[in-house]
Amino acid sequence: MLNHDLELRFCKARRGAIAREFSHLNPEQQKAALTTEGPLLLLAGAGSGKTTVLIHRVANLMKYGRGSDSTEVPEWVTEDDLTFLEEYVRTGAGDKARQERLCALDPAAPWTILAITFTNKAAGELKDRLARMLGPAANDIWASTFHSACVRILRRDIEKLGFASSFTIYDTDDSLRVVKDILKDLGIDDKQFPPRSVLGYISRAKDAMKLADQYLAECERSGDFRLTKIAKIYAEYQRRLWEASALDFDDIIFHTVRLLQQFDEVREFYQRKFRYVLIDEYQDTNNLQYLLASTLAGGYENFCVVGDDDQSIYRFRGATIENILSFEKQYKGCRVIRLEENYRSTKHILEASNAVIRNNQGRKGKELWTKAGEGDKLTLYAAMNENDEAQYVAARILEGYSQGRKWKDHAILYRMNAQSNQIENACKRNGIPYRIIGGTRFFDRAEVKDMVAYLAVLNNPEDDLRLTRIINNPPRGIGAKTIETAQEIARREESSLYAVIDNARMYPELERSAAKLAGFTALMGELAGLLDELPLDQFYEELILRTGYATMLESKNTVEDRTRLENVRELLTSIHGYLENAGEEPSLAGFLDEIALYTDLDSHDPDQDCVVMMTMHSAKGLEFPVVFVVGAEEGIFPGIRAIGETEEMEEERRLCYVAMTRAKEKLYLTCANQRMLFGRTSSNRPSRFVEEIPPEHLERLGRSCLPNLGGGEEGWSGMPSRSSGYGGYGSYQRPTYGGGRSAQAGQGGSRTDRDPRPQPSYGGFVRAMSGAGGGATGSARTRQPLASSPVGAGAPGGGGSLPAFQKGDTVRHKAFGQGMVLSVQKMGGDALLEIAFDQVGTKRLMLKSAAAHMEKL
DNA sequence: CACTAGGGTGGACAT
DNA sequence: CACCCTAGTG
Repeated sequence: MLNHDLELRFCKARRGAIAREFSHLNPEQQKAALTTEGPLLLLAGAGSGKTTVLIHRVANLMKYGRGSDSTEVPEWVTEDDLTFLEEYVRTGAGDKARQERLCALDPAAPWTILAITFTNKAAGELKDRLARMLGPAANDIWASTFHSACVRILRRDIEKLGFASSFTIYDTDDSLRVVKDILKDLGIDDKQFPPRSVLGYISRAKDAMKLADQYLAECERSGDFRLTKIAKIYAEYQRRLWEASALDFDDIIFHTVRLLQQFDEVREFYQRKFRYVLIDEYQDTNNLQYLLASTLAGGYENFCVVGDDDQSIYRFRGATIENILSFEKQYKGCRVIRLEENYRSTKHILEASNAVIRNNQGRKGKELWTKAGEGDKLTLYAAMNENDEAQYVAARILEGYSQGRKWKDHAILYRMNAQSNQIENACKRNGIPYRIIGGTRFFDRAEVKDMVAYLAVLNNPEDDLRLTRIINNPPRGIGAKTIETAQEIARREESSLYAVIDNARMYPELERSAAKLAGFTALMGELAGLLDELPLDQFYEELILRTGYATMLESKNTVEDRTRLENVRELLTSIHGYLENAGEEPSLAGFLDEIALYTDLDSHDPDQDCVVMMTMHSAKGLEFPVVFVVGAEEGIFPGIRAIGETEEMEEERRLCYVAMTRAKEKLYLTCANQRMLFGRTSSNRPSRFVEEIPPEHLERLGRSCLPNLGGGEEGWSGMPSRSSGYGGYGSYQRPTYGGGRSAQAGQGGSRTDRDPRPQPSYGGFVRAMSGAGGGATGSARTRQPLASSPVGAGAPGGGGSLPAFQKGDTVRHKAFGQGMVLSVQKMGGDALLEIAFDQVGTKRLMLKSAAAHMEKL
């Protein structure tokens, strides 16, 4: 028992002793790790070691509980203990076990800690790092995304809200489909009410916690015709989801919040359970997510949020900066800690980024600083067109590679997925191994969605949407008319579509198709039987066969259908991945949950040596030594929609800030004088963001500013520029599902569009890449450069020996005719040839790709 | 009534 | 490029 003064001294010493364990952190980081009680706002700038802090904070909670942040002193503490601890703080010497015993005050059990992130990948990373630091106990920490945490809560208790606990999750495409169907059924013009925008209204209504009828009432009161119509669509949308036992992404959180608000026992259960609640990327939360988090934290109010207002880039999704800007108001007396030292980037990069973001109003205001050196200036390359731009990026990567960098040290960031195509082609041409993250996801492919739809209907027969997707796919002679009549009956009888077609003979209207419908339900019944008997993977193989899906694809036997079949089979890999990772009892429902919430980014495997291409949005939270930000033009970035809209513009600027601060050592920005996108050519000025970078940090380069070097009018583009279509979100192939949270699982299977087999390669790296990990689980979207096949032909032996072309050689090219080699310039494992053709003028070609079409005379 | 082929059109960012 | 709608045939 100590007196008051001694108690104070004890607390100080206890904190000091604990702090010793975190002495490798800077003072602010330490403070963040040691502040455990009450609401805490952690403003963490880009690259300020935020994740490290989070991990140490959790470690502290589990080891010392409230020890570092409490004025409470256990009764059994003696003066001798105090002396010991003060001595320990001074010297770090002494009985470690005694120190730990003295410092610990209610250590937190792992399952009382809830840490929420935005992506599965971030959650997985958090778990991995915690497991490394804390051992297996870390597995019991609830580290997950908003959505998976909610699904977990809902599966337990959603029946209280009237939903079946086997509910289905609809993705954005599914939601869109439902809205389109509604517009059609209600005879509403989809030009006046674009489905996407309607979904936006619905989403915002849910974010404001408004149920359909309430929203409708409000809209009617306002007298706004348009809004009233939208509200009616919302009501119908919700009705259909209800009928189908389906939840969309917003519902997952919306219903969880409702559940917690309406049922005291559920809320109290979780409020008692979670002693500590942490939210990462707080600037990206919307109102619902805020409500959810603050409700869950409502028991102990040990609510720690981490974020950076300058990195808020999901306003379009309902994220509100207000959440972070007003956290202090909502939690009176909350503590605020700022992390402003950047450990990631060089001075040039950091100061340029600061200069850009400084143009935004309405920020909390912070300046990152670094002890790092100046580094290289940023480079702006003004290209002639998108091909020139892509070629420039490829050339810089080859240069970097030849100077000893890894491919994976390079990242290419763009505003829209559609921009990836030209860059992709340039990588193919130059033999650069690359990987595209995002874009058309594996689970978005039609054939994969079809198979998932079968599984979904088996899991939940009320899922009308998925049912209509597969009922006549493969064709079974059940047409639109039959489905429509059956749907009318279902509505009339207030039963599900499946129930109607299952009893088709009872309805005279369906008499003609009854036999066909019975055939379908017999198939489904048979499959449902198999599902009980077989393990999931074997069942799936049966599914492919018995539905006739495989036969359908095989019979057509076109290239596309072969790839489709591959994709259908590839889903089996995902199932295996799930079976291996699913802890307790794997189930169809569990598998469907996991893939519904799975994103492409989650499969990004940093160990694979590939250049990474992705949108700036996807890049958040990642870092790379060399970063290319392409398409830095007015109208592209900032996008056309943002020009003239202050708020939108600020969001674009924050996006720019995020993109720039991904770079550790070298940052390139590129723009093109002319660009073809979606088949149209446009001419844009360089982005205003580039102009906001002070000249002392920026070096400007550009062919358009230099004398005409090559002579060729089209810049460097030796390749016919329309060879493979522009728009499009990437014709792409076989990504796979890496399986759950183990980001380190061996990922390998890399394939090309045309040929699913591993291709012969000219350099060791591609082979190494495709062979890594046995290709068992496969990586999301690894591609081998297509160039490998032509080069294989052109370079006998396939090794490093390049076909020999020298300055002065006369050559004949299949497309360009006869010409003379003007120069040969080595670049990475390739070389750039400058050739003066008799007919078409001077062209620059990459040796490896040109070799296949060219012979020496 | 089911199915296929052909033409027109409209496209961010993502859980 | 992927979608939706239309026209025409089995």
